[in-house]
Amino acid sequence: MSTEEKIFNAARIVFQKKGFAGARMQEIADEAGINKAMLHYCFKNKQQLFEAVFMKAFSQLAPQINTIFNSEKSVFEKITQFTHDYISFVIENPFLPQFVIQEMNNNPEFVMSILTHANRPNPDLFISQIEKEIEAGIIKTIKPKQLLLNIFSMTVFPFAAQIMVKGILHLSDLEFNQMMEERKTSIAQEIINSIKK
Amino acid sequence: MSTEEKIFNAARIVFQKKGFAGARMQEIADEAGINKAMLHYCFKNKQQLFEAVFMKAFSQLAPQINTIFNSEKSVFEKITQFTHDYISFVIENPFLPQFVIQEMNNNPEFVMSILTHANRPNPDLFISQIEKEIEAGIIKTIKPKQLLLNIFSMTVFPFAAQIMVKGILHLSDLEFNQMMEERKTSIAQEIINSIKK
DNA sequence: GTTTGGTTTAACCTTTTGGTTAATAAAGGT
DNA sequence: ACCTTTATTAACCAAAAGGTTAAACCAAAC
Repeated sequence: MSTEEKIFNAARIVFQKKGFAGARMQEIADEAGINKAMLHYCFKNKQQLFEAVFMKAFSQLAPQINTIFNSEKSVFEKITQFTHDYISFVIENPFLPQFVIQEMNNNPEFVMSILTHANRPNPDLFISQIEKEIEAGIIKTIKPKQLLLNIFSMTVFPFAAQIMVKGILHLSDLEFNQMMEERKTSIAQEIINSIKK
Repeated sequence: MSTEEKIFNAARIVFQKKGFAGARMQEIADEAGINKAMLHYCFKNKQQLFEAVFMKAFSQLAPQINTIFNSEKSVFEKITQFTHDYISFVIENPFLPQFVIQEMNNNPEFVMSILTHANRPNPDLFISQIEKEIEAGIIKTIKPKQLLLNIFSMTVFPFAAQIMVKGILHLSDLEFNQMMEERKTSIAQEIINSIKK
């Protein structure tokens, strides 16, 4: 693994655990097992190192959404596939949602610039598809954006609020993961139940 | 308003916007319109000032949950009342959810100590009530904790991820608030639809 | 073997930041 | 009026944190 990769991975770990403001360059250097000056040799400064990490994280989250939402399937099929695939992905990267949400809140200007970029999540096609299926009488009358928000809420929230959820529901790491495994299939069923005519 | 209140309110604003690590004592002093030394005169240090703010925030969020969940109503009534009241409350305090979640992630040891305290959110009674209504054939077979997680996800997530939601769904502040107003009643309906026999 | 180029480091520098102090102003009791 | 206590401030301090530099290291090229 190249030094740049070592730094990047260390930065990912530290930034995701402590956030931008809480992360220390020295801690990233220690985590990478190299001298602090190397950070500035490979990446200009803290901000740029952070942006590299954040972009990578965001670019892993976003395209999947578009791939699924812009496919040729029905709304129900898309919901089923999205919730399953997305939870599978986030189980492997459990810190990503909270990391992205946190830094969007603390750093809105920088992040909004990302949202105007190319492969940003774009729900427009999915939204108009929902409207069509409502007119066709397949789905109950519901605001498409509300439905979309429900889907994201049910999939993402448990990971974003992981620590609190574990605390309040008295879940061990193992139990939490088992619940998330169940959710891969259960929440699609529940969402579909709530909107099918 | 006493100086202590001015400091507390300023601290609340700055901590909720920037988080513990990102907040600056000088910025809090400026926001309060007083000298920085006064912060240390009224509160011992940054940590203690933060804990005061966090405790207040958490103690506003938690008891409501218990009051509703431990009442004498049916599961459907509780879901209806909880989602409505909770969204109403969070509309008035839109930064609370993200603030609490963020600091729980960045500071788990400190926060877990709060969760063992007295008026922590305690869903035990509500969970056993769900089990009873499942046996009674009122509700479909579902894991109570999954249902609880669904309820929290649908109510809390849109606020926790507010900036991202606005960005992806192209919502102005006004449109976002209108959507949340709708959710006060709509999500209870949708949740109940998805679980009623 | 020596030069040359990119790596890597120890030591250093500068700014920021949380926190303190000592002096001053205001308030209250007698 | 005078003293005591409380509130408030400007100036200061020490530690932490981000960033720089100049020298050392090390491989490949000649």
